[in-house]
Amino acid sequence: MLDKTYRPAEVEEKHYSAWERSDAFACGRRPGADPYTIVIPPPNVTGSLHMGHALNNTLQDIIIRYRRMKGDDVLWQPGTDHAGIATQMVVERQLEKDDLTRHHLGRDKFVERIWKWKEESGGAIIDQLKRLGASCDWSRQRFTMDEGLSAAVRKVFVELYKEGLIYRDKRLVNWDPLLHTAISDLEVEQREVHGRMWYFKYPVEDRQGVFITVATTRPETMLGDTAVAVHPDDDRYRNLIGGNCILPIAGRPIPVVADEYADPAKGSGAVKITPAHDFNDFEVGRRHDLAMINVLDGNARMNDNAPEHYRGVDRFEARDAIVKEMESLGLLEKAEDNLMMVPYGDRSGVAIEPWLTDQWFVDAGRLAEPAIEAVEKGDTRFVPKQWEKTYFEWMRNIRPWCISRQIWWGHQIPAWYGPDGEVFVEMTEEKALEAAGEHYGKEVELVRDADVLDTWFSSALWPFSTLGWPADRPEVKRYYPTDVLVTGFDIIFFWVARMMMMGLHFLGSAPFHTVYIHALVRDEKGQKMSKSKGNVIDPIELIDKYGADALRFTLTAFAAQGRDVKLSESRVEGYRNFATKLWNAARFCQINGCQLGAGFDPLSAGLTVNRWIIGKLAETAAATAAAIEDYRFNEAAAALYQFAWGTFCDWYLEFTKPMFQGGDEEAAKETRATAAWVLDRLLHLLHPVIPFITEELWEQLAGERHGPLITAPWPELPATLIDEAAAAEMDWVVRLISNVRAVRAEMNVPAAAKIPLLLKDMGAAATARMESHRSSIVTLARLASIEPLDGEVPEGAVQDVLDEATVILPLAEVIDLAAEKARLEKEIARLDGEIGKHDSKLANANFTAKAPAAVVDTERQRRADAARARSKRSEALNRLSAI
RNA sequence: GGGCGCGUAGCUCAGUGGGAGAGCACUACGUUGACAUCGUAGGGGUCGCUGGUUCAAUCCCAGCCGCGCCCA
Repeated sequence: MLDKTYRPAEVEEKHYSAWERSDAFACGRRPGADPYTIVIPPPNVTGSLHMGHALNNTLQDIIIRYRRMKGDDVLWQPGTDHAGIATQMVVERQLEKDDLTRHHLGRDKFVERIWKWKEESGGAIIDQLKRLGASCDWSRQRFTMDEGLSAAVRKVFVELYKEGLIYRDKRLVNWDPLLHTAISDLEVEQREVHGRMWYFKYPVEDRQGVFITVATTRPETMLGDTAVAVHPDDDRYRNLIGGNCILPIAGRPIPVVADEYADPAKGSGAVKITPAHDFNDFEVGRRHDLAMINVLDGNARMNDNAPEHYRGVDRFEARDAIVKEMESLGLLEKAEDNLMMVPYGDRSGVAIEPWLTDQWFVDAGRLAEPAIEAVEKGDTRFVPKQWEKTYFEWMRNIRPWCISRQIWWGHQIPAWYGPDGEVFVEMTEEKALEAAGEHYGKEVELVRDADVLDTWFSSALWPFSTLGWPADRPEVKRYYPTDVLVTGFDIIFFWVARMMMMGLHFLGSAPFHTVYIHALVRDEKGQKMSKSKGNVIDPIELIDKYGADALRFTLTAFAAQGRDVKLSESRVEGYRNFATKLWNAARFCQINGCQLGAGFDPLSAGLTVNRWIIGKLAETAAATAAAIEDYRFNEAAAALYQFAWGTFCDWYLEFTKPMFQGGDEEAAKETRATAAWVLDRLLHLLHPVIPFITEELWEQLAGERHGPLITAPWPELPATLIDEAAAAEMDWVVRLISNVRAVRAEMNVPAAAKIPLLLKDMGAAATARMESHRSSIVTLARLASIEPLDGEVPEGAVQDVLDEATVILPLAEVIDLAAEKARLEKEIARLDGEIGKHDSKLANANFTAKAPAAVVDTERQRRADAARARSKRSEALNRLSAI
């Protein structure tokens, strides 16, 4: 016998390990079936599960469990990425405690240490995904630094290099002066900062007392200025173009150039140009062939290109000192407060320095072309579609992707340099030596490039590297392209775009036919969850408290397309209640001996109430399947919730009560079988969303059955199970009962009081319905009796209307005359309003002429219904007034 | 500045060119042998504003107001 409440903590672990043991998650068990594949967006190996992961993986798990039940050969490919900078930082922080840096250990020892950390404490998030119920094929778990995946990285790098799609170049990159590495544009966040704008006067060469004023927010870079730019149409400066001014402090002459980058309306209209320290200036420098003078070192301190008294000074100290020096030279015109955007490293949190270094780049522009085309042609579609715009926008304006990182943890770049700096890019050192031998005509020593690749470079290969590519593995053929990628919009650029490029280039087809972009999870006030705000809700805590199913159902119910999920604990509590409700419905069935028989045929059910619930179930199954296949997860959740609670529990089980207690054994028998069967199918339908409780109930109600629910087939419930006549009949019963209940509540009839019910002017169908559902109506409406009435309505009776019939409750003793009159008058007023609306519509000749006939008919029908109901109430009111 | 999106019940949000919905919250009643993590009933909204298209607009179009996000 089931307990009174469901206690998730006691069963979740049991079922999860049973699923794992039974290989239920493993792919390849159905060789003849269609493959269905999802690759997990690999979480950082350093990460822990946050709400975004919980939502992301719940949705993937729903799809995967659904496809598995549908009979597909399902592969949900899991794993983690090595998170280069983040992971290196974790271990560096450990070293810090012993006052050590990675340089004390040396590269090999340091990397060894990271591997050790990874083995011991990395990947905690995998266990958390298991708590959530994720049914990944863990036997295939991969890590971006695995040998196979590393081989894929090397192959891709070498091939792209040989095709000219990867190159080495000296360019400005986003330099993180704390982490001492370049980072990609996407790892830089722009922050609004209250800074200052200084106006400096640069003396014009050979023109005593003439100055050109430039405005800057970064005085420390002036030592690297190599020009002053003015707009070509700016009359104020036209006569200076082509001449020089003297860069103060440095005392160097620099040209005044005409360039449209200078905005005449901004500041003085003249702008200093520092090509080695600003992305815009870099472009100006290219156009005018200006010198690039780098004045900062890797720590963002002034270097030897600066005058001696600045060398080694930190950039911010140098800024103050330069402002002071300019002021003492009388060259500071003014300074004002300035609100501006400053780039910060998303990992280090320090201001990023545009810095001129040698780096490796991917020619993303060329790789993007087929990736754009694939989406244009519809080979890959975004759901919701609007995200395609975001994708196109970024892809069409894509910039070279800087892929080298000056850190130690990651895939070391397979490039070797000869004594003269000649580069050899090969899969292995042996191959590089070979190539070098050929090049130089003799054996030489090579030095390997010390840099590693951006983590996203390896993640971009994830949809095929995890399947074994470039090795000749059958899995690549069977499971690539994958089916759908489920992810958040914030990752479109990082990941989706790059996977598209690499998949198309190396395997010739897009890595997935659908990209489902889900919402961001926010807190209940709509704020993004973040540690610094302290509004983070830990999914594991919620699972501990309410169960994984409650969390999953909550996230699913709120996962509407195109809107963020605002999560609060009370919502999870609400869906925990849903689990309890389901549990108790099962308990009721169990108590009443509803045992699933082996050969129950839903088409053979004879009782209307059973035919009705079977039809409702079939509708729910169809709606749920359609919603999941369409990625409308909230609609799937709503359909299931509505059926389970609103139809099955609230009505069907209530209908069964008098039948289980009454005398008709034949009817009770069919109803027991039906209830058991409907509950059983409902557990199937709910399983993808709430796998734990459904598996537990399935086990407890097992009877003769074998095997877990997770691998049971999705119920095929054809539309022939939907009996419209039964639905109409039960709808009448439900409306009658609701009618009586409403009147009772309004008339303050005590809940325990059993009252008689009379029905007047019923048609034949209604009479038959009344007879056949007598016991249900009597029980659920708490009646003493129910009879048709031929004669006069008794004095002091309360009346209501149900289609053609008058519903009469003779409540002479309990009735409050005034209250009843008021109730009727209110109803009449409401109906008058309704009739008026219909009349004015129908009086409009344009409406009757132009609207479809069916719409006009409905309008007439509604008018007639309202008029009939009004006249019945008006009669009742007259009768009451006569007392 | 460019792009995307959102304003519907107290809250969180579905939804649709033809009678405004759900969950939660609220109010009243209720120890009905599955369930108080429950049941029954109820109140509550000119669907942001202004125009336009249409026989008909919460829905389509334009403008405006307010809010959010992304990119410069």
